[in-house]
Amino acid sequence: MAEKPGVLFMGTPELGATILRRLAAEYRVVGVVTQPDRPAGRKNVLTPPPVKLTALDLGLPILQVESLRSPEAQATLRQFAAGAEAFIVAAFGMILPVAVLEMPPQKCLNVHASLLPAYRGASPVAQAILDGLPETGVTIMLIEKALDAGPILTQRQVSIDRNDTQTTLMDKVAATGAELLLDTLPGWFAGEVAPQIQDHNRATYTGIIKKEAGLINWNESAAVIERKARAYDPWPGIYTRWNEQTLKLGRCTVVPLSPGFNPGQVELTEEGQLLITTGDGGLLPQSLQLPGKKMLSVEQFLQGYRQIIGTRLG
RNA sequence: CGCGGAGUGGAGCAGUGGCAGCUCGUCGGGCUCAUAACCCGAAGGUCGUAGGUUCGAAUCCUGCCUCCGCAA
Repeated sequence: MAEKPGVLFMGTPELGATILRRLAAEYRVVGVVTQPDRPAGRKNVLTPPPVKLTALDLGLPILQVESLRSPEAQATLRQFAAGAEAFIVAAFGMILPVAVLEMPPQKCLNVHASLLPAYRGASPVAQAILDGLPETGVTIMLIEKALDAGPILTQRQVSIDRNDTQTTLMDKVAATGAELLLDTLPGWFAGEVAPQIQDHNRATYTGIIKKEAGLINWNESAAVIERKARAYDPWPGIYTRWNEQTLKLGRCTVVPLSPGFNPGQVELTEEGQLLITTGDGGLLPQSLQLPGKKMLSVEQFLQGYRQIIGTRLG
């Protein structure tokens, strides 16, 4: 292991933490760069990003930076990165200036959670679920100035299960991404991997998910709403209005329903399920949550809020 | 000190100064060819916790613990 090249890791959320852990098991990680601790949670407690926690656990040197734009920050990074042949970037959440891209002799490699050139950008995993794809994947690529547009080194597919949520799919993608990275690095360092230019004409883009994306439009089809429930887990979730409150829905099931009127109408089925009419098909939520309350199964929810039957949501 | 909601029999909720209640479940019995249906009955709660106010506290005040929504 000692003869393997040193690398610098840059990342922030869970995806980065998973890959860092696997990477550190086989390579000498000279340092970990991540974003600063940020106020988070109910009391705005200063919270370290997952990658930092992993780095601490592994006893690796940590550099937390707000930005890498300034010459001072770049000088600090250059010193911190001493001994690194390559930078490995996974969900760092920050655009790397050209000056940084030019630092490592063996370049900056990025682990991206899609089969590029599809789904460049911030939310590739959620978008793949929203689009109802049977599979997505991971790409190891070289970082260039343009976002997620660099040459591809290797790719690997990840199948999307019907029950996959963003959380579960992200776990799979992270695991596959870590494997692919470890399978790719030896060849890369040996100069045996030829970067392939992306077909930019086929590029698609994904943006940052906004809170409002989770607001249910009952005129949409039940299938689309069900996919949103999985894509927007754990955040922002899907929600509607009932009784002048926000009502969150958990996982859902879709059932055929003759063309409906009154989208948003709530009925009780013979099986004790809540059937909500949509623009196309019926939606059976498996669990519901009111503000300040826990997520409850439909059965439990109905014990306390039976009056929801017959009302109209949204 | 970011804003806010909630902790009540096994589960979900109501009750906001004076006998602790509803729906569901559980147990026993009945009805029925039969049932997750229906009828009758029963068990099960020191009302999160520690103090305070009061003739009297689930209810008002204070501290603490736990859970959750919003914002970030």
